[in-house]
Amino acid sequence: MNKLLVITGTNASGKSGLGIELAKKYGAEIVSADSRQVFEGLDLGSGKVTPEEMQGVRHHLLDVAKPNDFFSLVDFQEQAYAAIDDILSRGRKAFLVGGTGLYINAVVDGYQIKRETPDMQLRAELTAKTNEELIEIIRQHHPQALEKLDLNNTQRLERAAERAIKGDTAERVNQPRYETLVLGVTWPRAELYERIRIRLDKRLEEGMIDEVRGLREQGATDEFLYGLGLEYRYILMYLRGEFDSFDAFYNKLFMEIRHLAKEQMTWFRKRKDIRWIDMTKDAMGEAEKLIDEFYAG
RNA sequence: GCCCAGAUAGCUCAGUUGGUAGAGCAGUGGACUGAAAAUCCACGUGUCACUGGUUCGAUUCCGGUUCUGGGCA
Repeated sequence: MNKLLVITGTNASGKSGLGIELAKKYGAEIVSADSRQVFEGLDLGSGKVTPEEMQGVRHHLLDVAKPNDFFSLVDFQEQAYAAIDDILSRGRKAFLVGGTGLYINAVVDGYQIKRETPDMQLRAELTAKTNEELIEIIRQHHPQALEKLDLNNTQRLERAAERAIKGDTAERVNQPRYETLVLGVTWPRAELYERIRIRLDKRLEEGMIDEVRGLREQGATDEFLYGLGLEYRYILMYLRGEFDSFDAFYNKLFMEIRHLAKEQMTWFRKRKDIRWIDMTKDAMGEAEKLIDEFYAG
């Protein structure tokens, strides 16, 4: 089976930089696994690496969608598979690097997802319904689905109702496509939070607020930006004057980014195959040891 | 200096007609298979500022002290 190296971790963990260093050393190309960096123009706010930072290492799955586009897990999986297969067919190594847990799992575990063009008309209808109505729809079409559903989670109910109506009731069986080594980059929490703060300050200085202002001017809708969350959501709100002060905005955003890191850790803890790399120690050396072993085997 | 209002969980505050107290936020843990940076769930004991008094019993009532606001000089 073809081999795929995965490097994951929370935001501000330094995984991108480590990935680039390792890619240079092993002659690899990087496939990004980040749900926001797929969008063109979301640069500072998404923490996307700059062309200079890439140091000549080829990156895939960055800027493959435009603001306001609907980009989903299936799009990601399909394009990631294509990019990885292309890299491997050229005799190079592929490194999947990113912090979006669901995207990582979809590729590493090989989610089998029923492909179907999203029915936006149906989705709009479902969005207008209450949770109770959605539950009733699911009950009529596929009652078993209710067993593992969170009945308070409107987004999940909408998707479940959509699947139920479309008759997509099959159990999901994973089918991994690659042999993988998953590296997880880790920091003591206090140190990570400090890195997040420093990185936030740096990006604000570099013009992150102007980036959002520019996206709006170029037609990115407020709905789109709000739905992205974090930097885009709170800068949008700041620009609309919805915060009492810059400090209130800053503190809220900083807090929400910390929440993301926490949720990412929750996501990663579940993956028992992650080999953790302590970033306060010799991360490069540790990673190289594991990678050498992986590709030798 | 005098008057008034506060002093309760890390923060903002509610409350106990006297039987030692609870929300939001923070924090921590969790869920997640076509929005995932989204969306959702769970977890709240703290000298109720200090000190006397009244009382079977005070964080709650009364006095004093300290501190913080505001007002008057």
